[in-house]
Amino acid sequence: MDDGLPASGAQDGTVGKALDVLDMVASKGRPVRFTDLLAEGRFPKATLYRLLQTLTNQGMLAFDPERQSYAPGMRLVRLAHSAWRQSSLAPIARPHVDALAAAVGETIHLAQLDTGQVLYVDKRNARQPVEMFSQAGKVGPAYCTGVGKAMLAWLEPAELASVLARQSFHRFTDYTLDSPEALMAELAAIRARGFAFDREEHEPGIICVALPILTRGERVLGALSVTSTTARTTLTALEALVPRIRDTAARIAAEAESWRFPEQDTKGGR
Amino acid sequence: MDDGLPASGAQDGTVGKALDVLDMVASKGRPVRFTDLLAEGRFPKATLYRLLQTLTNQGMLAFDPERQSYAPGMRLVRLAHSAWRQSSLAPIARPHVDALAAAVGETIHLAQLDTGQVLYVDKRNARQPVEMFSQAGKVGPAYCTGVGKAMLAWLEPAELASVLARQSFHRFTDYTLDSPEALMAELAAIRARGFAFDREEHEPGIICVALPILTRGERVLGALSVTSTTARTTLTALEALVPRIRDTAARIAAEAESWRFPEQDTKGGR
DNA sequence: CTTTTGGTTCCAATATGTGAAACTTGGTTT
DNA sequence: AAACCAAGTTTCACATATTGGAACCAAAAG
Repeated sequence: MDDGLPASGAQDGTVGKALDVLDMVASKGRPVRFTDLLAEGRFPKATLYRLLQTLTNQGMLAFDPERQSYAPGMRLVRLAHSAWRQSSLAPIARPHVDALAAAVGETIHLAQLDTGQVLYVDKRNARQPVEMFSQAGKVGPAYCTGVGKAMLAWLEPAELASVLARQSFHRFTDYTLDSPEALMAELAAIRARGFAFDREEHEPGIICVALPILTRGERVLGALSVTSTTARTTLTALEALVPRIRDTAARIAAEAESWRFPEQDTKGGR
Repeated sequence: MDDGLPASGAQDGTVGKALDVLDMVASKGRPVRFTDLLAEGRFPKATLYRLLQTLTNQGMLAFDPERQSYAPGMRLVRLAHSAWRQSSLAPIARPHVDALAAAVGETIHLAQLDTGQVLYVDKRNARQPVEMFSQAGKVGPAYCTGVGKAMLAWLEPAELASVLARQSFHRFTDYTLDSPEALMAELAAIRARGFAFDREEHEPGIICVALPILTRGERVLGALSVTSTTARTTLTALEALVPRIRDTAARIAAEAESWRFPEQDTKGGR
């Protein structure tokens, strides 16, 4: 529930501001009144008002006249459907994730990195039917989740630095790595080892193994994790699953590459 | 696969144009190159170029430098997650839909009306695991689906007129109602009967029963349908499920109302 | 009845967005 | 190679949309 997104950064033009407002509305997890947004102090009254109006009659926001409040609009859901299908790994990965889920019988997460945060794009629950969208689209911290660390570990130094700067290093549990230095050391270990653990760093009792999904050129596409609880299993037991997960990750990567770059073999560099 | 969204309508300011571009990119189901968009003729070169840049570095679009193409960006997925949780019926309806799915063992759809189109916000497959997001967020025609007609039938005249104007009346099958008049007659019948059928109007072999989800004041919140095939069942058999579906719809409506308007009883009118 | 709170509209100043045309860039053709 | 495209990028004078302080209005509170 703790969030704290550290502002978006540069804002280009009116469009940038409008999207900023959209984020403001979305990030409060509930319908917001005009005043709530105004109180944020990011925009003057009239400006905010106009932006809200524009977004509303574009369907990006929904205005509830009874409660006089704004909420993210359904047009976003429509657009996101396209985004998910086209830009995420999920559609490509699905069959492989299914197979993995069937094989290991534990909760699987498929994630990508977005703006320095972990974005879950697909999920399989242990036994019960999939939890849909309510899980896909969710974001989480990168520095204290298995998938997050797995991706960070293979980032290029420049990219890593920029991502690192965005981490809040909030101490969720006693095991949370709460400094860039601690994280850097951990990332080196992960890179050496080839996979990441989550040792109850985000939620007490929750542990996982995670592997990055890498292109042949070692560019990070996403990450895959198997999650369980300390009550049910141990890190050592989870580690036994690594080969299976690695295989799945490799298949996904291969397919993603051949799907996005139909032919490209003779070309050398990145 | 046939689509044909009849343009968005009024475009307010730069933001409107930017969102238009976003739609253009999203509506092609694949990565698009600059020229493809330019060919659409909606915007002059330089303008389109700038809009694309803005959207891209806002994360609303993703640019693939290798293929030189644009696709909807992951920021949309993040935003849509909020939208789905806050503005859709799905989170409220979930337990009820689950129960219904367990009871009837057929495919269930939960839909809402958006811009004159049916927007599926949740789905349960008959037995096999849910088909995820690839279904939630999908849009379909209103005039030839069970959920669509169920919602249209309870719309206020003014609203109905505006929705009607947006229908393409494409003839998907021999049974598709392909004129406003035919549809109006059908809607009257549906209103009288209390529920809607889909008699293979959208896809051959696919039939369903659908009921609207209405507030106490008969305002349309969404619709719920049970779908099957002519091979497996008949309309008459589906009709037997109506009481069960009606009950589910009522529960969802009740919860939606009490959730969105915590207390409000003495107030008279709409 | 006055005041406050929350929301909407005005309007002149100006920052922003516009788009025709000129310019690169990288790949073809002659 | 030189000449030629086509696709993508940048420029720049001009127009327009955006800005935000302040005035305004409505409904609730005092």
